[in-house]
Amino acid sequence: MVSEKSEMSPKLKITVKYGGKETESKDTPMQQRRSSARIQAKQKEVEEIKLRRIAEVVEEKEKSGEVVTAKSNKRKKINDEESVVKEEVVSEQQKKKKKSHCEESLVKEEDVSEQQKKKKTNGEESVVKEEVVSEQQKKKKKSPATARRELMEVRNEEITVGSENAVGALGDKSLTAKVKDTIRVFNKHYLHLIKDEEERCAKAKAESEKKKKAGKKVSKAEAEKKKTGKKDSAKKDIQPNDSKHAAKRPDLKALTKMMQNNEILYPEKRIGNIPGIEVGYQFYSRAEMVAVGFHSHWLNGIDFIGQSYSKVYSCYELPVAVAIVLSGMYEDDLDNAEDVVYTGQGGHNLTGDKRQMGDQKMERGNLALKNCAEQCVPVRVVRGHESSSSYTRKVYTYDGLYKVVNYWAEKGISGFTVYKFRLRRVEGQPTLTTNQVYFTCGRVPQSVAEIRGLVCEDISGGQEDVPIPATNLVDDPPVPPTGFKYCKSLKVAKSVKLPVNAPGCKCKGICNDPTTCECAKRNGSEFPYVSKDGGRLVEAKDVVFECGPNCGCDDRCVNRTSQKGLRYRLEVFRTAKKGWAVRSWDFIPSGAPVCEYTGILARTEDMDSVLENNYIFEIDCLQTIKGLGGRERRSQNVPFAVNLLDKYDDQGSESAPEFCIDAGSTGNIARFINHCCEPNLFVQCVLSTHHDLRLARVMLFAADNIPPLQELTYDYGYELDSVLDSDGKIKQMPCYCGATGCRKRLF
DNA sequence: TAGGGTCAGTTGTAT
DNA sequence: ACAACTGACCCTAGG
Repeated sequence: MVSEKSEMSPKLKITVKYGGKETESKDTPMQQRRSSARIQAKQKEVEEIKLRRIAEVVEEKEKSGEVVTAKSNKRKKINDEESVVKEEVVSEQQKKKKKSHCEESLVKEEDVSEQQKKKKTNGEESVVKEEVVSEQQKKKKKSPATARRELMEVRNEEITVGSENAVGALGDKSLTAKVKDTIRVFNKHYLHLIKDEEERCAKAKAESEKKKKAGKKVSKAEAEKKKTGKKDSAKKDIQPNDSKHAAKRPDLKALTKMMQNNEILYPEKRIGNIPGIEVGYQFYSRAEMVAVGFHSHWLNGIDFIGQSYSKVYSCYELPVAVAIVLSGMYEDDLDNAEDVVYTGQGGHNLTGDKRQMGDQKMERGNLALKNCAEQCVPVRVVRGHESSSSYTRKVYTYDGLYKVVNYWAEKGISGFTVYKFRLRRVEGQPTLTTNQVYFTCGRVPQSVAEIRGLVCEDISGGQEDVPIPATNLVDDPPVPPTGFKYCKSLKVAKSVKLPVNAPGCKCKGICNDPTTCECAKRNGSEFPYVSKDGGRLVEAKDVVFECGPNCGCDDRCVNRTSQKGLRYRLEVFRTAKKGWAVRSWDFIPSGAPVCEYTGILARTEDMDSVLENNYIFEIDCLQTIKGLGGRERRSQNVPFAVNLLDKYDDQGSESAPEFCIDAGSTGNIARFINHCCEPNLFVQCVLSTHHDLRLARVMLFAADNIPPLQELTYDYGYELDSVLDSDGKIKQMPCYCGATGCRKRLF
């Protein structure tokens, strides 16, 4: 955490605004900590809602008797709040519906007019009716492209003037945040589909094994065939051999889903820069480019505006290219950063030896580039690079706008005619450094000897499987992080008794059937993780139930993902303004576990007597589920967790977290991770050895694909103006996270 | 590491 | 409506 907090405000006692008023009734001065401020702010909100809704007389009583409030009243609180949230959701949905409805109606109108035309020529009513039905059916299946084209034909004028309409859905966030959110949506779909795919493979495997065992009888095999046909009902997949082939392109399916849900950030093609994508931006797959609307195809090198857009782009001779990808796949390519010779498309063998196998023609993308040259239309250029990372084979960097200077046809290396396009970078754009272009190579140290400013070879002192070096290029003389004891796992204070009574599942080896695994059932009859890349969390949840010591499965089980220790080469480094910080030398894919937040598990009330301590993490899992605490609502399909809630109702534990983790004197790498207003990690509560939500383990997961050397951060979640010092004045802490959407203050 | 199957939207042409 | 096109991705086999 932010270490200079203590440097800036030595031993300052802090009171916190509580429930909209100061905590005189709760007169113990509360110290600042991660989440209580949020919870209190939320309560303030709840209180206000209540004020609006409940009669004022009742309110007066409640104000005075907050602590003694009956159970029913508390429930009311939550219900009120829930209903508000629900209302909000509904109205948003309505908005969306409205929007899509408008669009649909446009299409419908067109359909109708078309039908009318047909009616005129046909005259036969029955035929027309049939056509109407079939057309409607087809409309459902209509490809997004067709729909888009139809849409554009109707409102072409709007689109040429204001192409921002697609952006509206995400509100007034910063442009880069919109891009980030879109990629997150893509990753979410992607991981969900990978999970589906893994489940399908496991099923197919299990069934083929069954088949092998019972292979004697032919009739049995036939029965199974029927079974598979019924169960998966999918048109083509599920042949017994399919268990081997998991290559169902979840990335492409994720794109399809996004198109269906209208989640593509910029669904309309545009010439020039894409808002929120700066020069140097890194994509981790071709599919990401499609998700944003940067390049509308995952395979084509040249993205161009074709004849179908003639009404919208009447000022241009079409087709014109808008974006190209240099992947170095063509044998004739020459790539010198500022000056590029790009080989046109066509005559290329995609499979096999990947060489030219025919003449190229001046059509499609080639023609589009030619038109760009003649009409001075700039083209976005993306360069693909092999990545040393084991998780992404390729990284694509946006290199900026290029002009097509000239073009010619020549006999290529294989003897076939190929078109060549010379592209030159438009001036006035940020310069490209080799480091930007080849992002991972060289900069990440490969051994201890290469590390600059090394002050400690391993702050974990050998506890972690992967050593954690510390570097300091800021202080003179450079000092290592001190004043704490490294501890890989959670320690429990004397006053706390950690239960170990979690009932386990009866699976053997690796849990893979979510319908029979007891632990999976608790997660809503699904596994929260995919096994790809050693385990990735599909989506943030209220709480994750992992397999534990009482389970029949072993360490390889995917539902123990957070128990496997550090995976990535992390480094603690000194910053100028933010104290210590953490970054990874390895690429971290979204959903991957980064580390646990360890320290001493203690009672919150015991911590109130301790002076300033900036390393306290309150376990607010219970509050999160109940909707308190200002946490964003999470995936709600965890009925088991909701059942668990009843247990705590009598204990009045919803007002503030009962337990916390104190990493002040003892902790792990997590205590060095800084706050950021637009973070790349998120907090996830996990249960494995017991099912007490108040004592859940706290894990940090990657929210995005995180490139090497990017600082790791999560949202501390303070509500502004919620922290007061001992004089009752609002205490402020500036935020140095540097995010575009930074709130400028930590609290 | 090479090879090969599969993925699915976009485009232009043929109904 | 349909076929053609496409500078990707991932698994598997074989050295």
